[in-house]
Amino acid sequence: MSSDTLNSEALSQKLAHSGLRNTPQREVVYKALLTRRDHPTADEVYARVRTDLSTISLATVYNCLETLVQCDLVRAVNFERGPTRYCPNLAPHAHFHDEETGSTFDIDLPPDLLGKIKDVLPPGYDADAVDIIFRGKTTATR
Amino acid sequence: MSSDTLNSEALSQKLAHSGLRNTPQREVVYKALLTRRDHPTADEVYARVRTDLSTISLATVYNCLETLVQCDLVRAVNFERGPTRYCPNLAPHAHFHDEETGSTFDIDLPPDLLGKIKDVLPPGYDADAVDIIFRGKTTATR
DNA sequence: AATAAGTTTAGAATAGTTCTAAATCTTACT
DNA sequence: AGTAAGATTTAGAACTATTCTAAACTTATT
Ligand SMILES: [Mn+2]
Ligand SMILES: [Mn+2]
Ligand SMILES: [Zn+2]
Ligand SMILES: [Zn+2]
Repeated sequence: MSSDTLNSEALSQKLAHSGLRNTPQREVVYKALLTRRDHPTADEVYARVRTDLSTISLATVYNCLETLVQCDLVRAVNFERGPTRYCPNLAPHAHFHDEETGSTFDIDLPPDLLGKIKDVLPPGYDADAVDIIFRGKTTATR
Repeated sequence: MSSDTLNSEALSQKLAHSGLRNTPQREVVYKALLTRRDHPTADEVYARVRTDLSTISLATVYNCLETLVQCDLVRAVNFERGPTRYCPNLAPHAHFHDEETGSTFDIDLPPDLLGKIKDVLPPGYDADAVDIIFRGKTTATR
């Protein structure tokens, strides 16, 4: 069984769990995110999926992305003014934004650190999620 | 000497340091941020300063906020799609966003924690700043 | 006072996103 | 298979937040 089929089944299952159908549009949008995990904008996703499904509309790309976010298959990322970016990495991770190139990288977070971070919250603050964004530059040795 | 005068002088100094002048518009905008530290949007700042300076324009509010950010007197905060919010708290702090009420609170960060967080960065990643956003709800006991 | 530079202003323009309503597709039922 | 109901897609209009433009105003310098 191909990896495409696996993703497709996982997608169908998650959609079904929310009472939604799988569609060619939802598939190509999700596949676009999985193929290049560079946190593309809706416009960038639109440009990429048009290769596979030339008739898809930008509105549909927005609809599909929103659907994937609702199904917890994708995270919407906003760390600066400008278009929302989309990330299919569901593991706990931070984002590193390179201010020089504009690119964004995933940084894995050790499980214990999230606990330590949540410990700074005074009583009465109950956090469901923590977003961590580093800003800076990356150097050659990486 | 009043606290207003103090803020005003600090503002003038910081502006001068960047080769900029102080103006009534820049003063009221900065004062609005200091007076209610609830991370207002440009529109909200505009509504508040109109009491003091009824002739100010929205474009000027945007200009002044941008100027204050450039002078490192104010931080622009973006953690979700929607208007940029502004924060005059220069101490290292995280933001807690209450998803139910929409309000945002400052959470002080112990100095050592920032170090621990930056330690997760692999070699080659050089972070100037770290933004931390908690999302959740606040309860009565706070 | 004249000039230059910095600042403010109203309104036009732009970017990103959401809305609307019609068309198309899928599913369930006869 | 034929039909109705519901879900989804689509193009384009509408909307929101922000930036741009160019003229008016203010302040500092000669
Ligand atoms: Mn950037
Ligand atoms: Mn919110
Ligand atoms: Zn990511
Ligand atoms: Zn703050």
